[in-house]
Amino acid sequence: MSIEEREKIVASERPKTVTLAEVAAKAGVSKMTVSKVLREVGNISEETRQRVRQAAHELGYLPNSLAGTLSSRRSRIVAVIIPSISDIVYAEVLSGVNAILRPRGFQTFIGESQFDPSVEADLIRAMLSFQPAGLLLNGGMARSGDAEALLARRNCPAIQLWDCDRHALDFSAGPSHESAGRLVAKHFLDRGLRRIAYVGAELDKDLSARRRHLALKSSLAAAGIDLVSMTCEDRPRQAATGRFLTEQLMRMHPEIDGIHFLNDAMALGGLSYLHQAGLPVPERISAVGFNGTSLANAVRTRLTTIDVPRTEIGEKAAQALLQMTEAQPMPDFWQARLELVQGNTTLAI
Amino acid sequence: MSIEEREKIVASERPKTVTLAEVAAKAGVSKMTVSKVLREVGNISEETRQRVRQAAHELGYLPNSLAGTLSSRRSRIVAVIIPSISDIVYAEVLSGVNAILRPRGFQTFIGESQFDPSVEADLIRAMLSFQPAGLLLNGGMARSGDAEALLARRNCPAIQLWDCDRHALDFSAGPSHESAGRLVAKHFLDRGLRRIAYVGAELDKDLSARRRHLALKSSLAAAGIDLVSMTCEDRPRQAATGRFLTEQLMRMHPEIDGIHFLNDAMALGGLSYLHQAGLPVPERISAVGFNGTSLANAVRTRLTTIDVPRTEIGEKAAQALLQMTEAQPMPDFWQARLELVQGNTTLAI
DNA sequence: TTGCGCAAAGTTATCGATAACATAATGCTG
DNA sequence: CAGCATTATGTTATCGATAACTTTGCGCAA
Repeated sequence: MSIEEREKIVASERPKTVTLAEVAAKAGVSKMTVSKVLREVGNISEETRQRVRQAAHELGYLPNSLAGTLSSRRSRIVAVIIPSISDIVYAEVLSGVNAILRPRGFQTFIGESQFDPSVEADLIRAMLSFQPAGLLLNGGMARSGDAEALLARRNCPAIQLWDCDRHALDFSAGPSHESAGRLVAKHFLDRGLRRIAYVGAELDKDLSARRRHLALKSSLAAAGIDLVSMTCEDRPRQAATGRFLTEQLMRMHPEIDGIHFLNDAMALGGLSYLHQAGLPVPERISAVGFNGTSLANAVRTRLTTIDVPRTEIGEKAAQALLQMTEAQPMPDFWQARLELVQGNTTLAI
Repeated sequence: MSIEEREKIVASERPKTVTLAEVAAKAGVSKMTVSKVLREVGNISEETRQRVRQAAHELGYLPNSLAGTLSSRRSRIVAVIIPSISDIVYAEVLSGVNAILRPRGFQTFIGESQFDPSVEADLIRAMLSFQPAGLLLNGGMARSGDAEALLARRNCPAIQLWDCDRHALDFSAGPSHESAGRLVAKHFLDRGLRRIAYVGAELDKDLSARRRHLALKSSLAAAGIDLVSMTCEDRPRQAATGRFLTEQLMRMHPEIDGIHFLNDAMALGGLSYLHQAGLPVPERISAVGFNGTSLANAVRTRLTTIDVPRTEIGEKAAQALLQMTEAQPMPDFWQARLELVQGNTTLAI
């Protein structure tokens, strides 16, 4: 591009936009005919179609979707709000959503709530103002009163992602975090471990993680075991925090022989401390993560973890949305199957 | 929410939308007055403001941004197209973009091109049809003719992300991939390594990675060293591919004593093979990744890598966009500084 | 020939807001 | 108290499309 062209564009002397009316004038027909040809609806003669397409192409016509949506009252925008884009877990759910929606001509609006209910409410408001065809929300967070009020007034389907324990909205797609907690408890108990700890962060915000934690705790309690919990609310759910909390944990409770971490990243942080402290894994102490991210397979470590089909969750949610849009009958939820993947951080039995 | 309410919403007997006109009627003023009050422009008496706000609140008024944008011709949508959402690298750039744009009332449209120029062109078309205030594109890909044509007709600023070597569009924010390649070459040479290899994938699509590769190759050539390249184009740029290619590499070229990987994930895969094959790192063979993702710090491994300030790239790009929107004078690009982070996969000197 | 049915186009109203201009009420100056 | 700026509000046209209906023309059966 030449400097002059760039200047022109930057200086907002932009190429003027071509409208339907101009295409119509060029093709010698009415706006409506052009609209019908380009949307491929109605009866238009082959000859006219050709002329219109030719004119549209020559002018470089690009439809204005805002006008189209406003007028037809049918939107192809889908709003998605996740806690964090750069957390691979939610990003993969998002990829699944996109994989289904994009090929059908839908655009996704992405919002990042940072696990903050008031940010989430703001995002819901902003997104609803674009009249989306649907709203996908993360299920694992508390919802503010504002958000509830907005949702009550919505006029599109809303779907809950990531959590299937508590059905809310029109559909839920995700795992049962309670059963995840139970799976881990069973895994530890099967291996004869009885000094179990949980390491996590930001549990005040992440209801799904809290549910896993509680299920683990109560499953162990049923076996007469008291879960030791080492959590904090003001540090991120990342490796460094896992390392820090594990160090604290082992200082205060050196007898611990099994740890469940909030996620794989924290588990790797914890393992890094255990390795440095000379505590052999899994002989002396076992570790279990959550998510089954690519992190789980490190250089020498294959973390025992619970694999969650993240992309599939996104796909199912998107498919459900499409079905609701077509007013098809459908169930209330889709429960993702969980799989405990045996690595080398717990004993194989 | 009661079952009846849910039924009502699902069955598309949705709560009717409240418009400006209804708020105006309720407050006993004209639409225009309501519009001015809610946008906080013009001179409206305090008393009227109160009445209008009260009415809007009671009716649960939510503006229709589509109508607003169409009418004012000023959009608050920013379109972003990245190769992959679930690749943490681009996701973090995106987070940076959002961090700047969201607080200023902009919404981001996200597209995933999968490194495919024709998908990218489709996305550009779809996004431009929403009359965005700006367009952010990944710089490290080939661009199709269609895409070029669309970009030439755009009437918003367009910014290139992630690559600063070749200036295109109105602004570029990213690192110089050439200097990254040179940095790695120097790192190897400083350590007396002379049997160097490169391991990567999908180089046909990723121009930035290609540029790093070429810079490494030519820097080494200048020192009289011939770079061995082990790449493939049909496997993903992930750990498993890194492992596979490293195995091939070491079979064909057992003399290799230093490997640069396309990214950190592939490096970890390669390290996992080297460890299994009993080749000590860094004594026998050195490894350098690229990106400086959290992956780089594994349990026992701290990967030597080049840290790229990903979030900052997104922030700078978004700031540049805002400046262009306000027609402020500005430079053509922002070059991200790169830092080679010494880990324990190359010798410290 | 009448008139019905269908294909192929066009007309009008509308979607929900904002820009730009117009008007009415108020205050202040000389 | 005229004259004019200022404040407060309303009117009209418009953004770029689509829905719903109307019109025109033609073929063909009764």
